[in-house]
Amino acid sequence: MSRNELTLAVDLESTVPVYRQIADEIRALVARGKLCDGDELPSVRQLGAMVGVNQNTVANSYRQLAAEGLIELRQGAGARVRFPAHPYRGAPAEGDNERRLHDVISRLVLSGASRREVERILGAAVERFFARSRDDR
Amino acid sequence: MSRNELTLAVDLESTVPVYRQIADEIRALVARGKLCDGDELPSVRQLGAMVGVNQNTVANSYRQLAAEGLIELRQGAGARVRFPAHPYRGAPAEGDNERRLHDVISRLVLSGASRREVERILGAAVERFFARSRDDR
DNA sequence: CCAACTGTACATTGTTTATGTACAGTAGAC
DNA sequence: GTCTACTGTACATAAACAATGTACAGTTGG
Repeated sequence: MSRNELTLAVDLESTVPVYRQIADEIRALVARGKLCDGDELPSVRQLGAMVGVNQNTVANSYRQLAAEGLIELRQGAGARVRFPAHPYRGAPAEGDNERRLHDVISRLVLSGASRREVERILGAAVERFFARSRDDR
Repeated sequence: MSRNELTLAVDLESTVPVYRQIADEIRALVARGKLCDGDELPSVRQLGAMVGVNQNTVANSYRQLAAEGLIELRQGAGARVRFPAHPYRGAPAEGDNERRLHDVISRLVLSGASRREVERILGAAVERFFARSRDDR
């Protein structure tokens, strides 16, 4: 995937801060293999212009991803992906996954979903995630 | 479940604001059937003291849950659960479910999980969620 | 009525998020 | 080499958010 093709779905109205949404989107692209080791990322200004936010907001996202070990930042020369074959130092808190999953499940159940339906919905999400993986580029 | 038995797992160090953690925990308790229609919630002061935060922080959580239609607030007389048989108006960002699921999956994949393993981990989370449901009170 | 409880409103504080501007490093053209 | 045009970065500012303390207002049972 060329650096200029990548499009990110960012919701400026969301309660999730934009800089975290950007980091999440890029992390997902790497996880799907859409962004591979050595790939150049758009400059903070380019991506900021695409999304409609300041360069420093994007820079903040990049810093977070760099802290996770997912990308490498080089002042003066862009940012590039560092994965795989580089230790993934993990996102914020590892134990948060269970909490976040249970939160999603709670909302589904309260919306009327049965256990069967919850399992189907989660399965479909996994399906969609991997359907967008590297194979179908 | 008596109003005094309920214990909430709140992490004061988390990046997730406390008032949202409290709302999430109570939402999960309702989803599990541990809190049922008509059940009284602890007072904002009681629960605040348990968790170690100000009453207004809890009040904020209660307001969020009330906005979802999950509880009813009565000034002067406590707060009570309103579910089921009341329309669940959903949490603020309802459409975020897919985004949040994909974010969890991304992190799992980057940590080295295969699709099989992702499916197993999500299945286990569902299993644990329903294992704590109303039946085993 | 009154005392002890309930949720709520409001001003204040500290933190977080996003911005604008200026700085510093790199790479290619010439 | 040295421009020039790009890169990420540092810092000060402003706005939004989260949590607090205090005071207020409604309810309930004595």
